[in-house]
Amino acid sequence: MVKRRSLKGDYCPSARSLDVIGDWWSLLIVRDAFDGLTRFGEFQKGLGIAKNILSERLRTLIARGILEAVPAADGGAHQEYRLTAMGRDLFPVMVALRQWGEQHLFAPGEEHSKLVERDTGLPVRLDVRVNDGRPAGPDNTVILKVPELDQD
Amino acid sequence: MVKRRSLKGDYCPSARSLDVIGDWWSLLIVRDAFDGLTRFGEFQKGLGIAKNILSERLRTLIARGILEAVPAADGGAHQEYRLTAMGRDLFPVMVALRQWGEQHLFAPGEEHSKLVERDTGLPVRLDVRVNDGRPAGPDNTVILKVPELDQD
DNA sequence: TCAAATGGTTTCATAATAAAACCGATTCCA
DNA sequence: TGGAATCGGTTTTATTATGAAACCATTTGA
Repeated sequence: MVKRRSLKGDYCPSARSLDVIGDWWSLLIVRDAFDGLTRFGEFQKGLGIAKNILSERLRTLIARGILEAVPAADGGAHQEYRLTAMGRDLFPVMVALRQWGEQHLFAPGEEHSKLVERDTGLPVRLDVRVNDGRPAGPDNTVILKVPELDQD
Repeated sequence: MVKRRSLKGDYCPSARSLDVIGDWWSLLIVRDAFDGLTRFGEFQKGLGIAKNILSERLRTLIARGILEAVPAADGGAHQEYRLTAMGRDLFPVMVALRQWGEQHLFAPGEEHSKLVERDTGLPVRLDVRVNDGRPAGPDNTVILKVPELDQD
């Protein structure tokens, strides 16, 4: 593989995001963290990921500030992996992925897990809007590039 | 690697989504497609991706229904790679990634490209809401699992 | 107090990736 | 019109990332 190109210097925020969480496992780990999992074994069993890979992923997610390792809430000797504020801010990303999956990756009527408000059970939805509230989509928006660099 | 586990059968829509577009290059290609790129060479130069990899990724993105290859709009002999409706529906995912990157991956004041409404220049934003309009976040929502399977 | 589970690390085989060379078809340009 | 350069890939080869399994120290449980 020689070296996977880093997008760290890219001036497109999406590219930088993908540079940080764009690999195969990271977002799945984050999903499980949102779901309340905190322990090594829980992630490992739930995802069916090899332990060495999980170990390395947790390390880099911590290094990048998305997870933190805290010394066990229940007094146990193990540590817990928890989302940081930065990690919790990935919530809209997860919801967007979920929504797209629901739309396009399930047969009509096929069962799937749902995201709902805890107290009311009402479904949760996400949409893109212009600041004033009008809906935004690919057709009425553009990406404004950084002037000098002409890079996306 | 033996075989990378497929999440196709998973009952979590996020997992299925990641199964389809969760690899390193696919979303970057989609981003460029949103940005108006259509030709092999444009993607290749813009991303700095190896040609064989790009070739293979385009093939699978087409196979999965996210891109389609159409016979050149300007009469040229080449083909164009365009987003399908399913591909365009990834718009919220891209916006979510962009928004997270803006928040956390740029130094204060550091320049980056921006997504705005074409006609007005107004910034575009995305947020997660309960159906009745109230904001939703990790703290007031839960994932409702599929009953029998108890799988996420 | 012994056995099993937890939370990893190390080793090894293999698959995915990248770079470069190559190639036919098209486009540019003088 | 002829030749060179560009486009859109495919093939080959080298290297890296991944996954499985073995291993191990520490905790937990019976």
